[in-house]
Order: sequence, then C-alpha cells, then structure tokens
Amino acid sequence: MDIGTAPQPWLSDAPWAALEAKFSRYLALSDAERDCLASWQAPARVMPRRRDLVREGNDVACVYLLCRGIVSRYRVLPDGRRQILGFGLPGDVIGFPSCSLARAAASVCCITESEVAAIPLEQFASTLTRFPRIAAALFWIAARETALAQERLVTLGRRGAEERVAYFFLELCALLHKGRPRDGERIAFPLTQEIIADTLGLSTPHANRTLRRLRDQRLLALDGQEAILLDARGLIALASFDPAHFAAMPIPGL
Amino acid sequence: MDIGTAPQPWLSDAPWAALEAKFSRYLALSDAERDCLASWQAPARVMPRRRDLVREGNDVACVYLLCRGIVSRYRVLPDGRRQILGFGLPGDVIGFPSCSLARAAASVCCITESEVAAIPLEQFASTLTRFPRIAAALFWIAARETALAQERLVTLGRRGAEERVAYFFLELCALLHKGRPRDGERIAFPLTQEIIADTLGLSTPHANRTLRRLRDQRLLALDGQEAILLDARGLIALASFDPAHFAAMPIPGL
DNA sequence: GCAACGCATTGATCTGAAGCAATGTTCCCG
DNA sequence: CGGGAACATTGCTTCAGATCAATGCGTTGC
Repeated sequence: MDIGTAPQPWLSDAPWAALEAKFSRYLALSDAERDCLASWQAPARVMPRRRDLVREGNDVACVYLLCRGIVSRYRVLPDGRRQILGFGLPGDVIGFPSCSLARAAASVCCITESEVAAIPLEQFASTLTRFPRIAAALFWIAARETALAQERLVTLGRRGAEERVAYFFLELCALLHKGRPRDGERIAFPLTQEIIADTLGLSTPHANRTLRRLRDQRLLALDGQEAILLDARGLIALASFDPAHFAAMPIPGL
Repeated sequence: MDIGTAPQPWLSDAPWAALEAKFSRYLALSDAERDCLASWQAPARVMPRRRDLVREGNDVACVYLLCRGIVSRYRVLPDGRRQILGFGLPGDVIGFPSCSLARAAASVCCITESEVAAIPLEQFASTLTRFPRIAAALFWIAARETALAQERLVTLGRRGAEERVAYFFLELCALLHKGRPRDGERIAFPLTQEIIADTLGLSTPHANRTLRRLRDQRLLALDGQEAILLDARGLIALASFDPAHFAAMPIPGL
C-alpha cells in the first residue's frame, strides 16, 4: 500500500519544464511554437508567501506564467467574506483579465513562495494570433477550467460539508497526480484549514470538525503537510465524485 | 421610468445574426472568417421545451450553435439534487466536452423551444486551427465564461439567500441587456422558481420566500414572465454586485 | 527561555435554510 | 365545463452550519 512520497510539484526547480510539459500533454510543439513559449519565461520574479500577485479591480497589463510555487485565486466581499476560486500550479498562466477584459476580476495570492514570469498582455495576445495551435490548445484548456469551476458550483450549491471536504481532496488528488485516486494515495499540499474552509464555503471551525469526522471514519488521514486517502472508494462514494471527469484529454483536431 | 418592453432575445428569428453579432462585438470578421462561421449554421434542428440536448456522461461528437431559444447547463447528483451551472442564449456555442475532452460533463436542457445547429467536433476543431483570430476570440470568450462561473462560486459559497437572488437578477440583467442595471429595468426570462432555486443552490420553498421578501422590500417586482428591478441601487448594495465585471470587452490584440 | 503569533481544536448557542406536507392558482386539454 | 398537470405559496419542524469565545500548541523571534 505504500506508494512512496507524494510529489511536491510546486518545488520544481525546472519551471520551463512545467510549461512545456503542460502543452506537450496536449500537442506536439513545433520549433517555432516552442521558441515562442520559451520567450514567455524571460525574467522570473520571486514572490514571498502571502503576497498578492494580482489585486481584484486593478488594471491588467500582463499575465503571469507561474514557474514555481502555488497560488490561489480569490474574491472578497466588502464585509470580508472570502471565497477561494481555485489554485494555480507551476506551468499555469495566471491573472487573465476577466469578464470585463481590462480589469482583474479576482485577486491572486501566493500560498507558498513563488516564482513568476510576467508576460505583457500584448505579447500573450499576439502569440494567440500567430500560433493558432497554441490558441486552440489554450481555448481547450480554458474550457476545461470552466468545467472545473462548474463542478465546484455543484459542490458549493448542493453538497453538504462532508461531501465537500471529500470532494476537495479527491479533486486535488486527481489534479496533482493526474489519475484516478487510489487507496493510500498521499497528497502533499501546503494547506491551512482556513484555506480549505474558504475554498469550500465553510467556516473554519466547521471545516475542522468535518475533517475530524472524516478522520474518525478512517476515510482520510491528516499528517501535517500531507493528507492520505485511506479509503478512496469510500470518499468517492461519499462525494459522488466521478473520476472520469478528470481523465486525460487529447485535444480534438491537433 | 418606463423603459419599454424588455428584449426577448430567445425569440430571435435571425439566428445567424446572433452568432455574427456575438463575434462582431469582439473583432471585425474577414470574409473567409465570416464564411467559415456561416458554414456552422447549416441544418438547424428544433428541440421542444424540456428536452435534453446533451446528457452528462455521453460521448461528444458535435457541439451546438444555439440559434433560437434558451437552454440551461446542469448537473445532477446520484440522489437527484440538481445544480444549474448556467444558461445559453442564441449565438452561444453549447455542449463542449469538458475536463475529459471526450465526454460531456453536464447535461443541457431546453428551457424554451429551441433551434440548434449541430457542428461536428472535427469541423469546430479545425476552424480553430485554420482561423487563429477565431480561436483567440473563443479563448477569450471561454476565459470570460470561467470568470462568470467563478463569480457564481462566490455567490454559492459566501452569499446568503437574499443576496443570491438579488445577484441572480442583476447578473441576468447585465448579461441580457449588456449594461449596468438601472431602476425600472425589465427582465423577460421564462424562469420557474424551481430554476432559480436550482441555480442558486436553494430549495424551492426557500427561493419563494426570499423572492417574497425582496418584493416586500420593494427591491424587485415579479409579474409573470417578467421581473422588474425596482431599486437597482438597493439590489446592487444588497448583493455586493460589481457592474464593472460586466462591462464591454474589447479583445486584446485583435 | 520567554513572548508572541499563527494555526488547530473544542464547546455552547443561535439561526438560516432544508425537509415535509398541504393548499392555492393557472392554464391546458379532453 | 371538468379534471389534471405544473407551478406558486405557506406553515411547521428540524438540523446543519455559523457565530462567538476560549484554549492549546508549535514555531519564530527577541
């Protein structure tokens, strides 16, 4: 049952590999395309933990390639209520302007120390029109992102606290390890319970109690920076989690 | 205060106009691009109210251009709990395969009688690689879709029932009328209270009570198929709604 | 070694929303 | 015109989860 140490992708010291790997999963890159992507990662900047990379409402002049670290996208309501919208991993492009394409719709905060390369918005945009296959790939990646967000809508709208927490770890596992969650799988992710709570729309005390309940049911073990899926089957049933949603994706037509 | 009859876009009898308008809002189309989009709308099929256009879990062979009508994307949990993920209006392309790019992650149901043109997935995909500007536009549209879904995450995760309902109508107004909601604005949309409840993660009785409370506070008037924003300012404050999120979007670099 | 901070944990109380059940209202259809 | 179906409305009870408040505890910094 021992499947070894969990991968800690945010510690990657080969940031360029993350981006290339991300695209290579979807399409074979030509030399020109490769060069273009390579030009994105020019001058990487180091951001400390807890520092905001983007503030909601600000003008967007560039997007960011996350080279190392983990970030969270979040929104806060005027009275302080916070909702985390998702996480960014190395290789992800962060900080798109959103509905209104000039301003950031959400803030981005570094959960761990991170390294980011700023890509001027025009450069990013021109890549899209010069390299149609990259644009297509990014389109499908964006569609996937939408599907993920929508699946989380189900979680927040219709699942109870235990289901939410179970779903949370299963999704994390599927995204990090890129496969169907198995018994004993280890998830290393530098999360505080507050982050879990704000992701799942729960209060911190309630998230804590719920975690305890899952531990008492021997579904999940928590060990410092690591969570272990003791009973993947049980969690999947509890959360109505569909592993097929996270299967690998060949991009149509590429 | 009378701003006339609300537009009822789903009744459009010029479906092609919807798609062209959608793209023209973002970029000036070349002739070749125009021809390509035109080829999408070949044989339109009529779907009755309540009929499912796509079933979650099914293989995806084509995407659909919605020419007339309104549809909803939704997911159901095994025990029947339902969550509506969003709505589709004429001009929208519906039914992408999602995370796993082979299968539908959600179902799509016709809220009104609708007319759809099926676009084979390969044709859609090849359009992306042949017309980079269209791919880029679709990328930004997808990014916008993600932002919308994420804003709804805030609603479901952190807003109370009254805030949710207020937000719902404001968003609807902004999307349909494409502008900042004003006092007296009329929203015509063929909604049942069950649809509202399933969109907002509420039970039908509770949605009903909440609607009544908003009516009692003279924030909203409900008249059959029409809702009227009596006090837009009040609703905006109640929902912590940011109209700037819905401002018009020029696409960078096109 | 002590103080302070960030985070986890736990308890007691309160409340918003769900669940259940019944009744009312339209509108459609035979 | 009568019977249903679909939808809206309302009351009552229950419960999940929020809120408030305190305590524990490991790490960091002085």
